[in-house]
Amino acid sequence: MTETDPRMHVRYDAAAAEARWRARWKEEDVFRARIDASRPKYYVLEMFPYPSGKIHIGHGRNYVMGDVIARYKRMAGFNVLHPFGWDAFGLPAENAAAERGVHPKGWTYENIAAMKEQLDLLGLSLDWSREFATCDPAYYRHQQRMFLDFLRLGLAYRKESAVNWDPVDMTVLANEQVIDGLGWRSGAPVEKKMLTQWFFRITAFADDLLNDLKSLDRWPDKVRAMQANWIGRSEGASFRFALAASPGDDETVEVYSTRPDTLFGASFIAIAADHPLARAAARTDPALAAFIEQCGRTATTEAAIETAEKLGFDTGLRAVHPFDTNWSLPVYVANFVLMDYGTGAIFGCPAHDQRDLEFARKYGLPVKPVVIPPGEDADAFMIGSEAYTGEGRMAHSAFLDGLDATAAKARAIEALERLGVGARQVNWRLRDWGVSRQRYWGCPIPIVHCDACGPVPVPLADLPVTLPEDVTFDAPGNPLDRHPTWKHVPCPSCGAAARRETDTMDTFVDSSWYFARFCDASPADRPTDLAATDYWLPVDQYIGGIEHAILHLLYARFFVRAMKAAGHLHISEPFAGLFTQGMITHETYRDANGRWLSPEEIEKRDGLVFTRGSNAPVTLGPPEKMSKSKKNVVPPEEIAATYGVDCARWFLMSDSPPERDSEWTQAGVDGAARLVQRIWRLLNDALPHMAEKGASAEGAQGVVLELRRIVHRTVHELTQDLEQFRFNRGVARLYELVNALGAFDARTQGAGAVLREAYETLVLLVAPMMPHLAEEAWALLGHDAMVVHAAWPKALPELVAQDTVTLAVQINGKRRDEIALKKDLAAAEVEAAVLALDAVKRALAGGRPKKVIVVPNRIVNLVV
RNA sequence: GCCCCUGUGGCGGAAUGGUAGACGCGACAGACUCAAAAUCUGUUGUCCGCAAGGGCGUGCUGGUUCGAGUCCGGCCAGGGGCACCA
Repeated sequence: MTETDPRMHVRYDAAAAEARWRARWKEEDVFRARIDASRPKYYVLEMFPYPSGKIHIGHGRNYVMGDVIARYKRMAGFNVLHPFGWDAFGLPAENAAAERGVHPKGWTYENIAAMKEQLDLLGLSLDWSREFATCDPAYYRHQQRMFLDFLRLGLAYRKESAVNWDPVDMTVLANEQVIDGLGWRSGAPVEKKMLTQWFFRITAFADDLLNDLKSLDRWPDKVRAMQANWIGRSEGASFRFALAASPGDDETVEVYSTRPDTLFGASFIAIAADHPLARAAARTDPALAAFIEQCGRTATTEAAIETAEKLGFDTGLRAVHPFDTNWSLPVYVANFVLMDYGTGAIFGCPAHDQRDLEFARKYGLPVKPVVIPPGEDADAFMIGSEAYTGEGRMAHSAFLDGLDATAAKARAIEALERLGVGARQVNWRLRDWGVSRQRYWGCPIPIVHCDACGPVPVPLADLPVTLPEDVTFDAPGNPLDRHPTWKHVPCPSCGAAARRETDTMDTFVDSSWYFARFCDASPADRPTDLAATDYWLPVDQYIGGIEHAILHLLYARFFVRAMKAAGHLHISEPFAGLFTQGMITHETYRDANGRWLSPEEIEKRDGLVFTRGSNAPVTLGPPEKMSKSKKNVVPPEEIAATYGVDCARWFLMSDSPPERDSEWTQAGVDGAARLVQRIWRLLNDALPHMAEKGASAEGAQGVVLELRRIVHRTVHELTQDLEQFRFNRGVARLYELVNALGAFDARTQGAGAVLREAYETLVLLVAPMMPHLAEEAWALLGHDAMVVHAAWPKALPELVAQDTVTLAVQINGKRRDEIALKKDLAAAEVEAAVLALDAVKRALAGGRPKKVIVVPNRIVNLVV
């Protein structure tokens, strides 16, 4: 070691510096947001977490991404709101209670405390003063009030609906608790059971929810497409077939179809297994009853039904064709028709629907083409194993013959209307939102059931209806339901003995309005402070996982509309910008016995993997989502204590496009750690050569000017990258700047002012991603005020613009040479310069090019 | 089955229809060192060639274009979503 090599002395102590700066941010309360009408606001929100226990560094990606945006926007002059809270009701707390005898409340709040401590290490610029958990009565009391508002507005109602019932545990199961049709604890076959439950009328806003997707131009197209499909608007007709004879009260069967134009190609009617007509027919037909029971047992997911064999059962009934009373069709019960959708009955047109075709072939039903592809003869056209779903002319269809599908559809609907048997109808796939859950750890539904008065709202003055704490989880079923006293209350209306509603709300309700409460979490008498929500909402940037693309986001969109109707908000769309980030994966390890091993339990030597400190071989698995069960998790506290959290933040932003999955690797962390030290070292080396703070960098020449250009170009490009969520590209730009600084000799004559500008700019640019290092460096550069209060640098356009450009020279589209020219040169001058090149002369061999394409400042292509 | 997304070096990935492989990781070589670590410098798609240079290259296959990783058609592979969407 020599005294003259300063690199030996400077080493950035991340762990110490980070703790110091976090303490100072906290002390000075710098992240507390306040309404300030004089500044543009910016509301950044990451989807709040369920407090399940501990977080790992994979969770950090989401929060760091939001934090980078929050810190950048703050420096760019925005008044930033960046709050945090807890989605604290839910099933895992009850599972923990049942398995380990801990109370859901205690378990939840302990988890919150542990996770908060871990999150703090990440150096997030959060305003903790607005924190709440959705299980706080101070939060859910307002949710109960809004439930009553919705009830008053007709947006909440009760109806019968099926649940998964475990006949052994005598309890309702969530979908995830049903495994292969069996209850997860009891193993008993799950039954369908009808219960009267509460629903939110989300379908009242179906049109709005679909149409307004167009306005969400800062949402991923993918998410908008998923929501549009989910809402599923279809246009068609609803109409009745008369029954030739009926086993029940119905004399007709009503079907819904989007293709009434193909009605002359109909060959059967199919009804759902739980259609009233099916039930009626089954009363006298035991075989049909058995078939219906069998249908009830098959899984109800779309994928399962779609791939399952299409089965039908002929009821023996006949339905009369509305356009030809001499024509009747068989009525089948089919396992692919759902009672929930449309009318629960369809007509099958095998020639033009693949599923109907397979059904018809199976049961020997006629296949009659009525849409003839262009160029085909109407009488000769036959359907083989593929239904024809394309365009064409109608044939064999009486008054529809010769029309195209659109015209035929309109004409068929007119005819149905004239006959008085049906009408045009818009149908939605979207169904109302069932919010009742037969669970303890959720927001109680504020209703009292009275034998005389029916369901009666709990008076506002009596809210919140709080959960009793003396509950047990040793028996199956809902602890609220079997609590000795809690549910017994007088009717608020007549005073007679009555019972509380013991269902609690779906936890998706809790997460449907928390972002509004964050605007001001203090009012005790109302859900929102309108002055605060008017200022802060909508959320400018919402960040979370793609798994919430449909339900959570759709429910929140419904909820703000309902809240608006109730006077609690003035907006209709909660999230102006949405970003869905990918997961963090990590490779997995298993020992010879197949036991999962954590990253700390293994070591790599010579390209092989062993358990740490031994020669026991380890099987290396592919990178998978970090999860406790596979032990491939990295705790944030470990990174914070060793490399410093800035290093982790940097790595999380650096490797992959943020919307894609990204693998956490030791090599990647090492690379990030090297950069942290490199910046620190370069800064320390350059410091003695820098000009004073505020020195003008104007008038630089030569290599110094070149460096300055790079600095300003980096500002320009990184700013764009951050605006567009291209963190990985921004990181690459910063590496380029650091590389340029590393290659620059700090002793260069007259470089002092540019050096200062360059390093100050670098520090400001890395600040959103590495906020602690930036503070430490900023202080070293002689600043008393913190970087969090500093302004984002501005690029000077004249330094961003290039005055010379390199054009590629192509001959017949192949690159043959390149040429450096002044920017924006006239095409003729460019052509002349290019024609003078040796490579071009050689290629032309004295001739003239047939064509010359000059793309300004880009490329010249000669066609010879 | 339906809807959506993604296929680029050894790896993660760059690239408004205009020089494919920026930047990082890894690897190799060198400098410094007694040695190592750290750091620095250089090389690194592939094939032919001493070199200059050239051929081939973005899952496959057609097409549009002066020019295609990028646009269009048809395949193949991987991933995600799904509540028979009538």
